[in-house]
Amino acid sequence: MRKTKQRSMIIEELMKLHSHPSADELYESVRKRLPRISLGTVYRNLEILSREGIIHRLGSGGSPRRFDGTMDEHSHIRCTRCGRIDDVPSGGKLTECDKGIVRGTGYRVLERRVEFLGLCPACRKRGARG
Amino acid sequence: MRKTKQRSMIIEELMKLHSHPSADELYESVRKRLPRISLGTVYRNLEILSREGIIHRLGSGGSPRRFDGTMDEHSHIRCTRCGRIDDVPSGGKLTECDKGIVRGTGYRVLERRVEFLGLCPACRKRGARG
DNA sequence: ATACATGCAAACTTTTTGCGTCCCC
DNA sequence: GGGGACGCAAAAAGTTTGCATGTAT
Repeated sequence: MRKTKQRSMIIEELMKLHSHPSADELYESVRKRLPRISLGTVYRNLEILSREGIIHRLGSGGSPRRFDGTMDEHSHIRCTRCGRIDDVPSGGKLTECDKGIVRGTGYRVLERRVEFLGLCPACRKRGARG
Repeated sequence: MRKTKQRSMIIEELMKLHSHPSADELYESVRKRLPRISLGTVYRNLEILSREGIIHRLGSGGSPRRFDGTMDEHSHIRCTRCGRIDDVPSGGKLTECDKGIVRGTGYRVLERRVEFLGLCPACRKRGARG
């Protein structure tokens, strides 16, 4: 991965901003210091950087949003390679430990969602890389 | 909320499908039994049903995807009303309990992500509704 | 009867991509 | 010098919305 002015600036701004910005918000922010940067470059870099584990992309991976017909208490497990999503029992109930973690945020916490990430059986068989 | 053929069918198919389908996949599935249903209706209903707590929308709430510049172990807490996202310390490490939960899925689990949902301080002040 | 829901299509938003040029290694 | 990265702009993908009509209550 090559070190460019744009890439460095994107990382720098994202580290500085604690607002968990969207691609577009980050673009506007970087643009103040690098007016000729393009939105495409921001997207391309966010993609690369999250693939390399340098930044986090929030929310469940795949592009189209997904839905789940049951409100049973359960978590999800998602394959980082192929995007497959499965159910895992348990997860939603707030433990005493969670309450401790969350205390001090000022939020009224109603729910906890857990998502596990990893490789699904099929992708495991296909080896660690590609 | 009125009970219509389309709405019932959407719920029914979503309950039956365990693939956590996207809106479009669900549309294709429902269309086999209700050929004249429109994609717009599917979207409208998914919106209503998840707002009413009948189904779950996976992934972090807001429409544009958000990013986080740090890979430190931490969780997120999101306001279900205004969409604000804050950091919460701790969260990512896989506990023994998690390992138990995940055993049997066949996945190689690399990471755990936790997202708390609730009302942020500002929204709490503005009351439970509106 | 009437308010809510639908179908259709257009508009909008967000993300990806092709292409020619640039510049980091 | 060469291959990855960039800017630009167009296209694709996903979602929302206005409007006329249909229908559950």
